[in-house]
Amino acid sequence: MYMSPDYISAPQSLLVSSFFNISDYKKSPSENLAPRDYKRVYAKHEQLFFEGDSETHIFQVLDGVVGIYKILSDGRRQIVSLSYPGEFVSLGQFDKYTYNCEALCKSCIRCMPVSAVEKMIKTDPCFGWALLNMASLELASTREQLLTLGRKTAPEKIASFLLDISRRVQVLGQDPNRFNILINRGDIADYLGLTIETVSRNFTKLRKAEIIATPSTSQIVINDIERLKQISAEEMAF
Amino acid sequence: MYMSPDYISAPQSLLVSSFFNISDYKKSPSENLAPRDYKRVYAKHEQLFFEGDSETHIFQVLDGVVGIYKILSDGRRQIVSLSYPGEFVSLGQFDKYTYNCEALCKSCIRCMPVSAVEKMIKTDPCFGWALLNMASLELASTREQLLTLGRKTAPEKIASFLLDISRRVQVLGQDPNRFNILINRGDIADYLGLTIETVSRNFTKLRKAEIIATPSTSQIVINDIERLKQISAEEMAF
DNA sequence: CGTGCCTTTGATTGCTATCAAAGAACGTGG
DNA sequence: CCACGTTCTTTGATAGCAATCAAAGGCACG
Repeated sequence: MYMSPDYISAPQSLLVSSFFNISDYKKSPSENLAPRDYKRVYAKHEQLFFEGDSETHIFQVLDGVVGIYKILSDGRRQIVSLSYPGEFVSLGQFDKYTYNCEALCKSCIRCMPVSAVEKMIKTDPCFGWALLNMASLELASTREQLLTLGRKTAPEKIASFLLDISRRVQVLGQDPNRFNILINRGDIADYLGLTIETVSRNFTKLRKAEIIATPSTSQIVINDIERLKQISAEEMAF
Repeated sequence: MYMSPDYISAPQSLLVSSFFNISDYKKSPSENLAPRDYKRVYAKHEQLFFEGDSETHIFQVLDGVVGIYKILSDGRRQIVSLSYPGEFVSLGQFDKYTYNCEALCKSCIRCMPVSAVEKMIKTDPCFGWALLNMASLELASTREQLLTLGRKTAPEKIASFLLDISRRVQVLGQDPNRFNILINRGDIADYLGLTIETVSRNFTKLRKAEIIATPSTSQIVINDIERLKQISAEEMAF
């Protein structure tokens, strides 16, 4: 599981494909970026960067999960973004990091120096355009999460979370009804603005209703995705 | 109050200045954008666009307040972004709008056709760079809001909101301790993930503690900004 | 095979939503 | 300019959901 997949041949998320389309456009994909790219395995709880660090790299998760988070002075934590394999971290920050970031499980990460990215943006308008689209997708999913945190109940949050991960897994070409969430209850709680106990109770409720099964604590099998969607409180369709 | 200020000479927010810096760089600021710009006054509750509309314009608030929101099928509403004077709306969406947007009070709006913006991005790498920075600022403030919605209590949310508006007003060169929030309790509730009653009760509490005064319901005077900051549950400083 | 961490479950508390109604502000038309 | 109706805000009483407190059970790792 913790082997580094080949990121070029891996199934590509939306973000990945928009990124690489631009490389294709240049017809020299590796010229600016590849020479100084490297891959690194981060241990669980290892930090990729802290708030206030000057930005040296942008990251792509190859395997594992990375979380961006903020902490209040009394220790309350909110994870503002989860990055699953194929997804990028810390795009659109080209000065100082303004968040903390850690590997939520043992993770293999591709690290790209920011200087190369900056150079490409300044010389290739289409590259900047692609990055803008990626930032805009990130903004959209963050706003979606705002709706979840602001207006959904605990059971709705859990159902929305499972559907969210299911969709990300599907983009990678894997089974959307059987996946490993890779992170523990505490991290889910901090992503959804709940406590560990509430997360656990709602997993139990879904399990007892046979909507999901959990062969192990982080392995999820969705038995009834329609009921999961009902529970998740979908958005108004105009 | 509802007169259109001259947006060129108006005090500029961060967003505005990064936008216009690029215009300066081109040395022909109005060539691409200005001819088809127009200003329009929107009535309270008038919609700028709906989810699914194809994107025709980006907007800059000149006077008033504009809110981007999402609605669940049972009517629960979450405002994901508020735009005060000088701020832009709907940046980083260049296909379909993915949210609904309405004027939360009578507002004067500058409307810019998207085609002109797209043209500039494709021909001028630095323009795309500026837009990316703006999108990144929007992302940062959305993540800040995620922390507020996920982890703060009602009193902390209200205090954070008042400080947020105070800072925006200060950017415009106005008194940060005396301003008009322009929106009603219901809109604040939908921005903070609370109910109208809870918002009202917490305004009352701040008023009774003499931390703020409210000459009228939407006029705020901050008497003790330090205590307001304490109540707002500031972030951990690393 | 024990130790520690994570998860689950139970009991209780407390915060915010909900329900209800009075009071204030605003806009409109007489 | 005032009277009236509407909308918004405030306040009170109660209910309910999720947090907190507490402890047992399960799993992984050394």
